[in-house]
This record gives sequence, structure tokens and C-alpha cells, in this order.
Amino acid sequence: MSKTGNTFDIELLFRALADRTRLRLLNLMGDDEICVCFFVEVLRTNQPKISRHLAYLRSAGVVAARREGKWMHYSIVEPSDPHAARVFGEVRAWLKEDETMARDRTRLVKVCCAPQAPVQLRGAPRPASLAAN
Amino acid sequence: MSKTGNTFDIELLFRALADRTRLRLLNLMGDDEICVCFFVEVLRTNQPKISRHLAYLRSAGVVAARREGKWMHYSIVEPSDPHAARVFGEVRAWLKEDETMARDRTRLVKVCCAPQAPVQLRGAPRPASLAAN
DNA sequence: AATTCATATTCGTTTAAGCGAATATGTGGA
DNA sequence: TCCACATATTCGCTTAAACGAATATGAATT
Repeated sequence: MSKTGNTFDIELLFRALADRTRLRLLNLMGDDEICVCFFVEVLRTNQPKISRHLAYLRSAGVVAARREGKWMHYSIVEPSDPHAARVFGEVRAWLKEDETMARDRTRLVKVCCAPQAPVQLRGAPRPASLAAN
Repeated sequence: MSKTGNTFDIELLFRALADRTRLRLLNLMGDDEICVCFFVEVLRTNQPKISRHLAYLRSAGVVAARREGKWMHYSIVEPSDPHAARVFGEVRAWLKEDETMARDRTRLVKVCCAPQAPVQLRGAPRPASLAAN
């Protein structure tokens, strides 16, 4: 009923993916490390909600967190199980084509590279792929 | 249903997959049409539970039902959205490798091809791939 | 028409998810 | 040390899922 041996728990993965907010978070991560404050800003929601969903994703083993001073960065973890990895890869490719998801990514760029960043983001470490200025 | 984007609701698909019983049902279907009574027998659970989960899968658009007299057959529907189809394909491949799922399939064969079928299954139409006798 | 069999649906309850608001933790700086 | 800031966690509450038990539907058979 739970995971057997080195097998990744299938059900756990899908429960992690069965929520729109979590899918949007994964989409925003893409191949980058993203700071929590950007999620809050891009998804226009409150910070505890974001943190809870990130914790959920972490406990499902699909993202990792890294601390840098007071900031926390989240990034996608490639599942070690090859089946899980393939499914997960397809999901990520799918997200890239979804309209809402594309809009979120656009907004991330806008929020990141705005001439003057919103107050909440002053000093926040930007995603590597957008750090150029 | 139309084109790219939210054609196929991503979240809906994953909610359908985020339950062990439903995964086991999909696994048992494989490439066959399976009669409800076999699900009940193989998963050793009550019939309403099976019917409810099958209804869930149907409303998520991943299985189809066909009536044949008093029997109902369920089978997997390939999603029309190509991304959904690829994800779904990977999931099915994954299930093939899972131990519990393999045990279920073995049990389906046993239950189907037993010299004398259990009372509940007398006369039940067998899955095509196991119909040889 | 009544009965039987296979399956579907409803009912009431229990459990899990998700939420906003409030609060706690952990880090850097004055 | 105390404060400000970023993030995490807890607390009630609300909503959705899942369940067993009971009942309804629909098809075949008498």
C-alpha cells in the first residue's frame, strides 16, 4: 500500500500535482531556483498559502529548498525513479504550453525586471535566468 | 474540445490519478475492456465503491463505459490532447512496473481463468485478451 | 408483471485539503 | 540586544473526498 523498495509513491506524486496553485508554482520554477517572494508577487496571493503549498511539494519530494540569508529558494527536483521522472518531464512540457502558465511566466519576467521593483521585492535575489539586467 | 492550453484540464487529470483505487482500476483495464464484476472480485471490495470510482474516472474523461446486456465494460480512453496523452501513457507504463499493480493483474488472470469461476462471475463476459479457453 | 441479477446512485458520516488570520521561527543589521 | 524582514507554522473554519449501508435503475428471464 505504500512505496515498495525504491519505488516512488505514484499516488503521492499525483496528489502533489492535483492542485492548481502547486502546478503554477512548479511552472514558475521551470529550470530555475525561485525565491518565495516572487511566487507571492506573481500569483498575487498571501505568503502563508504559498509557503504551505511549497511545503507540500517538498514533502512529496518534487522540489528542494535552499536558504540564502533570509531568502528561501525553491527548485524542481528530478525524481530518481525513471518512471516518475518521465511522467514529471511530460507534465513540465505540458505546463509550458498552457496559457495560464505562460501568463504566469510572463508576469514573473515583468515583476523581476521592472525598472523599479515592488516594495516587497527590494533586494530579493532574482532567478538566475533573469538576473541579467 | 478545442486546441492548446486548457483543452484538457490538467488538474482534473491529476485528481483522477491521485487515488490508489482508481490507479488500480486503470491498471486492470490495461488495453482491454473489463467488466465491473471483475474489478469487484480482483480488488476484493464492495461494488458501490468500484462504481463510484469508475464514475469519477469517466467524468474525468479517462475511461469509457459500454453496456452489454446487464454488464458494463470499462476501458481506457486515450486523451485527445497530445500532452495529456503522453503523460497518461507514461503513467500506464509506470503502473506496469509497480509490484502491487502486477499482483492485481495476476489476480485478474487467476480469477478469469479459474477452472470454476466464483459464483459472482458466472456468465460474466471476460476481457478479450483472456477470453481464450 | 414479477423476479433476479449487475450496476449505479443516494444518504449520512468521517476524514482530508485548502484557506485566511494570527503567530512563530530564523536571519541580518542597527 | 532589539528590531525588521522573509518565511514557516498553527488555529479554526469551510469545503471536498471517500466510505459503508441502503436503495434505485435497467436489462434479462420467468
